[in-house]
Amino acid sequence: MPPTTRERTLRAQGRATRCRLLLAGRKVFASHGFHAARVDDIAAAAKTSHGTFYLYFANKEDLFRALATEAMDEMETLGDRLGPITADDDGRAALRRWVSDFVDIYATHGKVILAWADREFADRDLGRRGNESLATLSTAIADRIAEARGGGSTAADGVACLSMLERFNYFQQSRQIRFDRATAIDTLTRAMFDGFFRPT
Amino acid sequence: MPPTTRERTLRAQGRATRCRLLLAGRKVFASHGFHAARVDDIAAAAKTSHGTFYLYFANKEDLFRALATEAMDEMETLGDRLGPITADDDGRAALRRWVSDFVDIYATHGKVILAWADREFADRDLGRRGNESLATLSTAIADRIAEARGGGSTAADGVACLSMLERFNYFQQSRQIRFDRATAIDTLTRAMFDGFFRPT
Amino acid sequence: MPPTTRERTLRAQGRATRCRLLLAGRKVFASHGFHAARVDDIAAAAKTSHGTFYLYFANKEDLFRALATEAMDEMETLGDRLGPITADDDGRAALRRWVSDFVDIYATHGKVILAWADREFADRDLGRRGNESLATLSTAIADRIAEARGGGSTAADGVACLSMLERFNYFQQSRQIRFDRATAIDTLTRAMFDGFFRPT
Amino acid sequence: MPPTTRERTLRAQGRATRCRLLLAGRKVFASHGFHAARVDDIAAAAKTSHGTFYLYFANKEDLFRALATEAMDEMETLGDRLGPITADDDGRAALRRWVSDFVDIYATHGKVILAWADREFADRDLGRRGNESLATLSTAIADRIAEARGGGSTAADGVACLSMLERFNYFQQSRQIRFDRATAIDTLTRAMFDGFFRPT
DNA sequence: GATGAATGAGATTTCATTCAT
DNA sequence: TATGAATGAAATCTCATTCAT
Repeated sequence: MPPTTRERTLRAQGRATRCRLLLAGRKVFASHGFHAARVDDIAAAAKTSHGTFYLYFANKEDLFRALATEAMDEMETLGDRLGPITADDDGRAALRRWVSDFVDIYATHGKVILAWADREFADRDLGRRGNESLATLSTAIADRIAEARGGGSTAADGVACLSMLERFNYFQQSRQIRFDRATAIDTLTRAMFDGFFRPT
Repeated sequence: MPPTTRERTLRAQGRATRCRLLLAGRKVFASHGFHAARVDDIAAAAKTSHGTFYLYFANKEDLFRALATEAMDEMETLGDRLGPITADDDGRAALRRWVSDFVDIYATHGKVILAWADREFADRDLGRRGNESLATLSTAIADRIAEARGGGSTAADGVACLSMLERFNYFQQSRQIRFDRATAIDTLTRAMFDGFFRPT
Repeated sequence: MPPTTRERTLRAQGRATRCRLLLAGRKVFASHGFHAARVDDIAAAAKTSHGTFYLYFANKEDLFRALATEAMDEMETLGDRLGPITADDDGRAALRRWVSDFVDIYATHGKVILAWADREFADRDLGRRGNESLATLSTAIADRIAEARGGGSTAADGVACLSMLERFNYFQQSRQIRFDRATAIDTLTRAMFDGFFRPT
Repeated sequence: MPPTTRERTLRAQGRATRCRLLLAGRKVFASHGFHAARVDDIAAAAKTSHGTFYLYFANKEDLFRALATEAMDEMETLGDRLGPITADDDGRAALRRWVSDFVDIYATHGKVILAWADREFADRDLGRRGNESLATLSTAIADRIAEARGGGSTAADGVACLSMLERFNYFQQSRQIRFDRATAIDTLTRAMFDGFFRPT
């Protein structure tokens, strides 16, 4: 049995190839989804060969897991970065900066998270991890909402808010809608602020 | 000229089988997505053989198209059903009823619409139709928002609002979150009302 | 087990249907060959249904056998009809009449004989019968050649002569060449006469 | 973009495999015809797997096309090789050599050309190319006939002559007749000479 | 390290044939 | 007698993965 990545020490060239494969994987999973993405496509996108892929990843799922983990880590950091949102213009400005971060991170990792839909039934572990990731982020949002609005706020608000962010960015990424960046950020910020953070 | 569906005259039994296949397709596409759904799965779920499947549909895509069209039709009717939302309790109640309708329709057809993500690259026509469907619904929402809030409302608001509804219901359907029906409807109604329909 | 044709006594309607199927079979086998011809095609061409076919023939091969037998019978009669060919104008005229008969019979049955190519490996019995048929006809020709030309004539001459007739007519039928009837008959008559029947 | 033949760079081993597949294809198409030939048969005959087959050819038709093209090229060269046939013994000898070439080439490629009958409806391009091929050869023959016999010779003579050659060799190949090589060549040469090239 | 070659499990699709109405 | 419904064996083709160079 040939040694997989983990066990090998990679030199510079090797690291470069692995990196190209990760980038390629992100691109291909993003545009095709997990099932439709063929190892061949990924290898081609990384300008390397079929066989080389298996030098760096045990299988297609292994690469996916690496990308998904990376994506989830990034997503979770977003929760930490969301500070208290006050009901005034400062709060609104802080929220806007955070939404802007969300948009950037989604642009890079969002589609991988999506490709999940395919996976979640096949790989329970990854699915659980994904749910935790989602929960972590939505809980962070829910906490800030509770803080800002006082009573009457629930976990469901966090999820609803995150839903809006996620799907709006998805539609944007998949070119089903094409608003310019500023409009997108403004719209989401306002809707979040009015809909969740402003006390009734 | 193969003996496919189109030209055949169906008797009662035939119509029943076709119907079972449609139901089964909805179920299987919903839980597996388009790519992972095997024709055999669908046939089995319809308690018939795969050979029979091809008596009623030219291929997997053909069945999918039928389901997607049905789903889009339903979704589009939602736009028509959304009347003016006033800023008072009546408006809030009307909105709640509409959200409740959305939840019901999504429970039946939502996942098929999702399974689209896989498809949209393969079948341009269906993709276009899907975008139109999305646009129709989000425009209907945007119009009501403009009506209620006056100036400063944009198409992007319609999309943001629809995004929240769609994804929240998706998470709910896929069991990634499990709020009870009333909580879900209340949360969405409030967030929509405060976030989009209540004048600032 | 349902009773096949043989055992059933057919009334007028039944005989008509069977006849339509035979005609349709000839047409479809001719244009598609045995393998590519689908029972559905034949049934459709006979303006009847799928299931009806099996009321009159045990299977696809059964129908083919019926047609092939008919074709072989016809072909064999051609041998009997070829009288002595003298070296003069009377012989030439007699030959021309016979060639003309050949062309007519080939127009009706030739393609079925061809569809054989597909079959001959699958159905040894039919293949043998076909070879006999071929041998009967080529021998009849060879005999007349020997008669006309005296010594130095062989069985191979009969085959060569039949080959020319068969393939020329095939090309004509399949529209790969399109000479008018008179030209075709004249050319074949002359070539047969000069090439086989005229003493050196 | 599937990893089909076209874009791949073949090494020695790959070229050898491709070659084995071509040979195997010739054999299997020859004995079964296009429709009845299964890809598995061809792969087995080439001592490889069907998966490998698709590494070198897009599908069964692709392989067939390659073989047919090769066959047509060979057949067309025969036209060029037929020099003037004089009415004397030299002409007869030259003709005999050419017939001998025809027999050899037919032994290798003839059956593939036949397997065409199945195809010609499915692949119009190949069909057209085949007709051209047929026309090229029969025209070359017709030209030599005109040269030798003066007036009164037509295109139909070329076709009749080619018909005889083709079908006689076919019967021989398919073991429906079994004359020895010399007899076959002698018979065909004499019939061609007397029937087409000798002035009346 | 890299890559072409090979494999075979599994998915789709066709169609001859049987069955029930 | 006629015909729609159902079936499953068999064929095509794809692609993740292993292997040899």
